[in-house]
Amino acid sequence: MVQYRKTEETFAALGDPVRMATLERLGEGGASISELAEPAGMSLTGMKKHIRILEEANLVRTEKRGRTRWCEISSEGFDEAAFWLDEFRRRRHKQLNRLEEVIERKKREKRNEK
Amino acid sequence: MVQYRKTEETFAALGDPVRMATLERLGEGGASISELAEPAGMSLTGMKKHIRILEEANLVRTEKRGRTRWCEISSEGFDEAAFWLDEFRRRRHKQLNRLEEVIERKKREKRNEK
DNA sequence: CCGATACTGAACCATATAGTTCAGTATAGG
DNA sequence: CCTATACTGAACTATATGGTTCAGTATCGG
Repeated sequence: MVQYRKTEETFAALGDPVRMATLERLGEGGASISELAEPAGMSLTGMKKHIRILEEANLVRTEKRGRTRWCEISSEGFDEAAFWLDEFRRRRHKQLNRLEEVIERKKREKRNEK
Repeated sequence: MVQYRKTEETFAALGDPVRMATLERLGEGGASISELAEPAGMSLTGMKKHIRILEEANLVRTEKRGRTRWCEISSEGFDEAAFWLDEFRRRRHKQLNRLEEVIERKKREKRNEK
């Protein structure tokens, strides 16, 4: 599954403290690489790498404006990740309900045996 | 935030192909370590490590039954991750609406100037 | 045009991660 | 009790990751 591979990449991108904090910051509004690097106590180059990863995970969208690169949240990645989680939880609940039914049936059968 | 650190760990646990596949498998029902290791083409020890990571992320719960360790899905981690994503998306939509309002106001002001 | 600013890419380094093998330990079954 | 099974832990290896510095390139402001 192509979609599957993508979601895994998105989760991996989310699973880092610097990137998660950066996303929270970008949630407040767009920013340049320098503006993101400074509060993270990190070099420009370092932050650039994180942004690249977030971009490939569709969590951030960027564009060059003059000599600064403008970064902002992209919903896509968030939507994909949320979708996968919701699907998983939905399937699980269905599974659990089916299990419960089976148990109920067994109980009824046991009663009838007596 | 303690909760925050936890969620990041959960995303990191999800962000691996073997672990994601293992979760999908466990979604079908519980399994032993060997049963999980085999289809992943991996040693017992290797799978054990993944299970440990999934366990610490509250995505899997395990218990020892005789000489086999039984693994099954734990909803907690999934719930936490989904909660964080939903919160983030909710905040973002609110932010976008506020932005839209500001733009609308500017437009009105411009019209009044003419 | 000049200097400062903002990024970019390459090269490098240290540590973390994903996997292995090997040598146990504990339980299941005869 | 004996053997096979199922796991566990320690030690090790190779590669990926997160960070750096340094040497560009491109744009901004005067």
